[in-house]
Amino acid sequence: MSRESDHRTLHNRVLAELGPAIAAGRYGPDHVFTLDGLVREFGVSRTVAREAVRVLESMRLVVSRPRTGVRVRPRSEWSVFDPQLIRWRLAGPGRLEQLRSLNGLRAAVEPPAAAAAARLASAEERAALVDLERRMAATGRRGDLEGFLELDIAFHRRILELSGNDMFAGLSGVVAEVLAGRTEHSLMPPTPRPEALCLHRHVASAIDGGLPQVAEAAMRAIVDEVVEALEGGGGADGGRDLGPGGTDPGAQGPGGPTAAG
Amino acid sequence: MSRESDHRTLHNRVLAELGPAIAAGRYGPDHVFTLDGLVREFGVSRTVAREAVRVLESMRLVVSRPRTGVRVRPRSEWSVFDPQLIRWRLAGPGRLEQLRSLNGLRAAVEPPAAAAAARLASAEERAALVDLERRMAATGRRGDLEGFLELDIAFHRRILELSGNDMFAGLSGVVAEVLAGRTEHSLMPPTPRPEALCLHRHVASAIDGGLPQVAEAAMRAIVDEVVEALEGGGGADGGRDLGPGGTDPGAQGPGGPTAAG
DNA sequence: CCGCTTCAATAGTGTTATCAATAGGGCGGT
DNA sequence: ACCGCCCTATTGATAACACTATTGAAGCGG
Repeated sequence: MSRESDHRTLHNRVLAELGPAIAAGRYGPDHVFTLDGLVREFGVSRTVAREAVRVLESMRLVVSRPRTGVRVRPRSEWSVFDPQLIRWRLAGPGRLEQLRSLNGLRAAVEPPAAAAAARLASAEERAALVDLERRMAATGRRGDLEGFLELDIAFHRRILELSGNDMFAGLSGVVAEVLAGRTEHSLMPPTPRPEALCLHRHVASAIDGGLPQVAEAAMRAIVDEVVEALEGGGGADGGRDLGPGGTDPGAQGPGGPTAAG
Repeated sequence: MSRESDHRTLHNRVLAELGPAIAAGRYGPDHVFTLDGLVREFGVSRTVAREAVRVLESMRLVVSRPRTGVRVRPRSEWSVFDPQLIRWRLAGPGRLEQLRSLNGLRAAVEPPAAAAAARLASAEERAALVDLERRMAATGRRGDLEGFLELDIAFHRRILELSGNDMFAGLSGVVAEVLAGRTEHSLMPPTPRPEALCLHRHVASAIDGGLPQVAEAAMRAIVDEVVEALEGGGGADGGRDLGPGGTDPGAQGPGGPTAAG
């Protein structure tokens, strides 16, 4: 599912090892690499190593200075919105923490985005959104989780795009990553909850009807549900999937896999 | 004030020309550069040109492929959260549009961040925040705009940091950019409005008192005021392009420079 | 004994030359 | 008209070298 960054070029392959390692905190902060060390470790030319460092530098993961070498910066200075860095963190031990942060961001942004969409979307766009929601609900009820995920992502992305705010739209990739990550790690019930589907329909029809406040409230309900599932359900983490007492999908107590993003 | 990105290295100097040009839409989308073209145009070696391209590629401004060259991607695919790209856009003709987007983002994020800070901050952190606010207000009343700006930035940054959310904290640089950009372009009144100062005090004391909802509401009042000033007052823009029907900066109707975000 | 200056070792920075690999477009065949 | 092959433009990668900034320590003087 999650397409890893082009392993076609060599410097990207170096990045694919170095980036996650740094993002996971295996080196840091103030750990120092030397270019020659990277050259030897990865068996690549100096040029390639330098290109990789340039990219890491542009994400503010490292600084490169003469005589000093390539120094890892403290986490607080990283460009945490860089999609690549987000993916690296989602792939590593910081996954749960990263998911929490991202959901907090979603909770903040998506409701206002839905409100803005309700104000700005054109007639065709509203119709298309409603149609999208319908297909999503149908797919969900059919139990086609993969298809549902795809449409769910499309739904949220479309709303962010319709908000008319570049920055909101720029988060659509992040949202996709979160949603995909959730199903990928079995945090989803086998079939989306009817309540969640219902809320999505409310969002769609509120935007269709030009009701910003309703759209905002409905979207807030959706994202808050997810946040609660993640915060309350507790860090069922450790490794990759549900932790101690991984609840049987059938018996969903309070905090079981519940949301449908 | 706005520290330009290290012009120490050569590839950064290339970036400093190429990046803003692309961000401004001077080449766009599907425009194709050739590496040799860049080498000739900037008088640098192939290595340096490639490093610059690598960075642009990591921001998703371009894709580089054999035989094809370096192709500019459509704006919708850019990493709009990249701090460097934000600065480039703020420096160019898209400045007003960019400011609007960023303010929308602030309006979405800062209130929840304030709420979270009210829940999570430690006793010392609360005290420090209150103190910070006091100094800010004093500086503002004294009419020291530059000092006020600095403390205002520090105030908002601190709250984002105290939210306990990496992503929120990651926006502090962006917020700083917006606030700095505002005074830099004379969108600020000569002395901060008392109402704005009062709201800041409310935020600080609500966080200090552990009242998330109050903190959220007060912060919302602050950012909404700014948003209204920007949307309503229209771009009293010192830059190159006001939109069609750009209002005369002298005649500040409802929504002249008013806020103190 | 402390502090300033000087110097040299040590990285990254930048250049050039050269070869390999890829992919787009044209050419020819069917 | 369509398909597939080949040609070549352009990026990808390597190597070897000269340049430069930084820093830490030696040396000098107060």
